[in-house]
Amino acid sequence: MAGVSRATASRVVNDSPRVSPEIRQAVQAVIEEVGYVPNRAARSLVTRRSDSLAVVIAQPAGQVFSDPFFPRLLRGISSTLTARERQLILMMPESPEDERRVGDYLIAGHVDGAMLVSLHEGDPLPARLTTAGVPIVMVGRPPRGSRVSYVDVDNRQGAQSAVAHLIEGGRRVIATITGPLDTAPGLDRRQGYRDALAEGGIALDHGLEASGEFTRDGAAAAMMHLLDARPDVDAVFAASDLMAASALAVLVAAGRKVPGDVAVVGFDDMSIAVSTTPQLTSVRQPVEELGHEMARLMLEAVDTADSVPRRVILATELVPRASSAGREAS
Amino acid sequence: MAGVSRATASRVVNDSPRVSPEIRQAVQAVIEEVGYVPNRAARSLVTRRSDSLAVVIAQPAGQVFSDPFFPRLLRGISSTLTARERQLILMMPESPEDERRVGDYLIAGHVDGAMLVSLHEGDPLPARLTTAGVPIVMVGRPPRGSRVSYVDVDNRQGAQSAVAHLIEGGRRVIATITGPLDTAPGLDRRQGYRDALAEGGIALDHGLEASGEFTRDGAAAAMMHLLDARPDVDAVFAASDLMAASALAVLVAAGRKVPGDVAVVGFDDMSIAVSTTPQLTSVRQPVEELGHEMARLMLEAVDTADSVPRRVILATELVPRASSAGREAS
DNA sequence: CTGAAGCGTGAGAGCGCTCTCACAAACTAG
DNA sequence: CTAGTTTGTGAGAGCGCTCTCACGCTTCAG
Repeated sequence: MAGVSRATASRVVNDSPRVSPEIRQAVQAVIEEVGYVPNRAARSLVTRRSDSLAVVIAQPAGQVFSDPFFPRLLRGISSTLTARERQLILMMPESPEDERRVGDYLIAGHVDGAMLVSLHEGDPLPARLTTAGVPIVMVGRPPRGSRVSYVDVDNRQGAQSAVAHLIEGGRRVIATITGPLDTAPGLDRRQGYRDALAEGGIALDHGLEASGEFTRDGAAAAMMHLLDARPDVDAVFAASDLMAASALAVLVAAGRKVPGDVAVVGFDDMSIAVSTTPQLTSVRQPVEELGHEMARLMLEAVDTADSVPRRVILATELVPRASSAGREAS
Repeated sequence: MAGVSRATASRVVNDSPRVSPEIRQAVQAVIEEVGYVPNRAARSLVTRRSDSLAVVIAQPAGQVFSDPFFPRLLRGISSTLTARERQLILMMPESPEDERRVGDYLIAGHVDGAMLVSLHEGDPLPARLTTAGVPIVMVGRPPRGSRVSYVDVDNRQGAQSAVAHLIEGGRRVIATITGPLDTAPGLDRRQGYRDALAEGGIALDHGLEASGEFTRDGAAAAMMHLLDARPDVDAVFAASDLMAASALAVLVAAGRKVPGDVAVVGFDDMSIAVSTTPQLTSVRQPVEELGHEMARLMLEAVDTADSVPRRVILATELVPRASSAGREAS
């Protein structure tokens, strides 16, 4: 229609520099006029790229679903991908068999890369994909020794700032309810707790560390145990808001005033943090940002075809609320 | 490799009946052996179908993100789509401009159909897509008069059962904190409240209806207003758990015992319902099922190329908890 | 003035698949 | 035994695009 060959039209569509300005403009005018949109399938067929990236969300328990982490992460990923004109293909395997099929699918070359979210420990998927040459990016620190790109929040620093905040508030007998210690966040957040104590000149007391397994019931049991073993406790740092809320309920039931007698701090800053009384001080994660970074790393890996693993660690932010008001303030 | 033509190999791959059993087996053996996987792009190019369906989640405020509704819905959609070997393409426009681009994309024929979630009132997208011949399925009752397929939960019946439960528990002065009355759930849930009163032989009293706008603050204001205007209120049905939790906090702050003096019931059965004290009675929605049905309707529309709008209404389930224990029980 | 180099363009192949059509072989009916 | 029908298979076109290569034109050094 513009009086040029298909080759030249293609050059215009793909922003090739080898087109004279007049012709480019003429072609673009026609494109605008007829509402031409390139056919993805045909393009993929010849370029051997799909321009689509998979996001795999493997849900271990389903319990982790209690917070809008995934929507926010997806939103972050989506916005970056959209800006670069890439498709987001979502896959949510529900069984080991599903997951095997997802692996087959990804290896079959239907996508240019895969972003892996919330895999179980020891999942074979990352290794399978890497071996097959499919670029991957994960979220959350992977097991030691795996050479993969990932993004994560600085769990250690986040926990450290939370506990430092408690110390600043005049607390001295600070307990922690940890997550499972075979997970990176569980470990890192405990380490942050220990860091803060060390910096604050408070001796570490293993009797003040109890595992809550990231569950409501686990945290309740841990809190009861702590109250029993260390009735002089004056602050609790829980490795998640869910656990903090549960601990808070136990404290109140035991007749402790919060934050008067005991201060409580959580982690994640999920919605539950503002639905307790008093509202929970917590550590906020930049979830959308996490998604942006995942997508950014992914595109980088795909576009440059370089497979050097990279990692991006994002800082957290302490959000002080009533549950940890300082001694002076109460 | 199997000594047959490409045409015959294609027949085997696509389960055409016109292949002799021996040849079929021979071809399948080779497929297995070499791990052959059809190239989607090439197939799409000739079939003119992409075998992928879009899910568009347009987030009006972002506030609705406070609950894992989307992950659960996506999971439902995903599982049905996966079982039918279709791709799920997720699109999350963040601005009106994004949304226009999403529309362009969908109309360009890159997908076989689109599932629309959480659009703002009066969004032009459904009409645009329908006009362009792109099959769509929505979730939640669309504005009157629109001829689109959709799935929804039975908000009216859900609310009705919640309020009937309050009446059964011996409550007589039952207030409601409604959602925005320009939305279908807001209207339907209020209607269910009225239905239950009528059935229970309790006169409707507009003074007992207050709007909470589906927000924490709105509900708090509404509850305070209700307490002020009708101090004899002995039960509150809130059109969402968030609002119920907020109302509960206001009631407790005002010195009312829950459920002793006032019973509270919410809607949605989101995680906040079990994190309040006492825990909230609520109306549970079958969210995954909603996703399944959306995907099912979508595939039906695509595969049969019939454009008769269909709707699927799913029943809800009342989940009784402490906040609405009957008078006798307390 | 000549030949090499650079630039913008077109011709044409081919990406991997499905699908129509033709055809031979195997039936069936009269 | 013939003619018609059914059945399984292959030949070959073509889906819409990109990309290589060749070509003619301009520019510029020698």
